[in-house]
Amino acid sequence: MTASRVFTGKSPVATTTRERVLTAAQRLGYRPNHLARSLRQSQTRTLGMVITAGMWYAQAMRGAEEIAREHGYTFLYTHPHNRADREQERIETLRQRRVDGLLMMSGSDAHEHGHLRALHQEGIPLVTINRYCEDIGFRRLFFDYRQAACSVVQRWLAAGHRRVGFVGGTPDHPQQAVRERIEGYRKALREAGAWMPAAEGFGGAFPDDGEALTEALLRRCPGVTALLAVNDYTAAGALRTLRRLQRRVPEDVAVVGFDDTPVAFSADPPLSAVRHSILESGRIGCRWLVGQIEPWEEDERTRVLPSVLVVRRSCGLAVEERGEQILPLG
Amino acid sequence: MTASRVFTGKSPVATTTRERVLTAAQRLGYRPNHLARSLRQSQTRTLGMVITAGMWYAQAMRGAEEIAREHGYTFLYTHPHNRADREQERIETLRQRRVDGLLMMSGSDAHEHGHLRALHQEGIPLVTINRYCEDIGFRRLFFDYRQAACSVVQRWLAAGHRRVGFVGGTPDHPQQAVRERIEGYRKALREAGAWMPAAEGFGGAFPDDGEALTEALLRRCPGVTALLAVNDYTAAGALRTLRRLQRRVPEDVAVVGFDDTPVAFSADPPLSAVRHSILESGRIGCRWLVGQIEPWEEDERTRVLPSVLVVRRSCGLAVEERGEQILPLG
DNA sequence: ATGAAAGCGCTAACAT
DNA sequence: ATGTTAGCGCTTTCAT
Repeated sequence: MTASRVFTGKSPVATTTRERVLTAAQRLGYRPNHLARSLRQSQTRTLGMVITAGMWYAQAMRGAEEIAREHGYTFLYTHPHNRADREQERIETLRQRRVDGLLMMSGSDAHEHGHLRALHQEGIPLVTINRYCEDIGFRRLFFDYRQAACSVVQRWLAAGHRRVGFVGGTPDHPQQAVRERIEGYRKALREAGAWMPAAEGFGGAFPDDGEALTEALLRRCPGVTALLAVNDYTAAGALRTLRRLQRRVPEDVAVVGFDDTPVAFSADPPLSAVRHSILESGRIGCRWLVGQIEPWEEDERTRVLPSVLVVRRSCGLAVEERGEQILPLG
Repeated sequence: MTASRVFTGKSPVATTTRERVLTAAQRLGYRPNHLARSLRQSQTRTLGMVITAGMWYAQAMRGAEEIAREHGYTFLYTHPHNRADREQERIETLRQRRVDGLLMMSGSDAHEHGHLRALHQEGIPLVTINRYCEDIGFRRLFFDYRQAACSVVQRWLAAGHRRVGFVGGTPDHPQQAVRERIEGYRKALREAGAWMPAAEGFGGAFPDDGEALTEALLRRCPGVTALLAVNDYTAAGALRTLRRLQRRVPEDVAVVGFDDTPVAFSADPPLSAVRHSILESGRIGCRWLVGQIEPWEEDERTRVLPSVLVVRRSCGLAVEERGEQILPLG
């Protein structure tokens, strides 16, 4: 039937015919079968999303899905897996369903990328978010943890702080996200000059860790007046210790966390924290994916998304007493 | 070709033939086309997931996807929408892709359910999680907020508390989740007897609200020795006020939050909180869905999932000093 | 502007 | 145990 023409709207159809078709469709409860269309066109307008469903990436999922919908795409979802072969299986499921492309977002601790290289070489459009592999050819998005940590410390130095500490994580942590935060901190110190020794407390990254690490750090380096934590949880632990030691925040010790989870605005005092462009990463990632499937001029292949500092009471950099203030971390 | 038999494995194939087929497939880089199979069988082994990507439901997504994978199903994901007609559109997209069933999980503030009734009447397998609509016929999962709130208060009463308060939310809040928590609190007081007057502070449900509401409540009812909050954020705000007023937690005032987000274990002192069976809801929801598609005996249609109390320092019910302890809220 | 024919890749049913 | 035929619902191409 040339009812197809009516629904695709590509070729011209007489108005009267169109109406006849539409009313008939209505009456019969007709619904276009996307499967048949996909089979014929070998184009499914379906994308694969391999992403950890969790607090962290939820915003990215939303962003990606929103952009996909705008372009007429829908996502097939699967959870990632640490072991590359298991992940491979899941991707295979998606490929049997003939996804047009793949958006992958795993923790920054993924180390095997061989199967991604294979995917790319087979010509599958592929975009990764926060995946630390070399430039194999597919498009990648990153968050600028290093720059963010560095900028926060620099702001403190500019505000007159002379001893800035870091708590949580370890320099050899499996997650690059953690390592970069430490590197950024150290970079700022290095650039400040030799007069500024590091004051580091490494270990876990949960509130109890933050509590213990901060206590030990302050014993070793009593002169610390500002403390950057590897994440909000660690920072919340630091706040506990500071309170117990009767150090005021931010007057005696300023504190900044990382990630700006709900922990930050719930803390006492409200915790200033570095916030990343998570929603944006999903949007851009999906846009890039669509751009690889449909004709598009853009050829950018790697992008590092900026983070900002959400200033609340804890950091001693606030302009206003209440509320939040966003500072760029260029 | 009867290569199909090799891959489906249903009918018997000679071992030599199987091997010939498999090696040929290997050589040609053959990958079964799930679309064609779906088209032929009019069964896609694909399910629709309409769910808010966010901290709250992430665990449910994981649970659902895990069960789906075990049964050979994959999820198409779409974000829900408050307006029923917009949501309808998104569901229509999924239906054109011929999903075998639909798992829906929205906030408890969805009020229009007409399109769900239509779906069910068309025979679409459908399971909702946390959606407060009457029993139309499809399967529904709920969390037992009312019972949980009631049980926490009862435990306090049993422990000797004589004035238990509630902060956050309003009795006419659009989210039934909020209303149920308040109802549970009131139920416990009612059952305790007339000697136990309510001590309620209603309003918002963020840390700043918790802070203000708690201060006002303690002024009105100074005798309150235990405080249940509508969620963790509000509870965190309550902790701020209690500290400022120099009331010790839990010695002077015990506090319990709701939802057991990371805010709870990050608080000072660590916040005891009601935790719901989110992961389990996703698993059961998906299992039910599959059960409607494939032959299954089970005919349970509505289930209320239990919550537990995660006991940390803040609530005065702890047996051990450190760590977490799980108490059932039957 | 419309219709007819063929085929996307698979599987159910029926031969052999 | 294997091959043959037909058709799932659509779009592409070619004819009218």
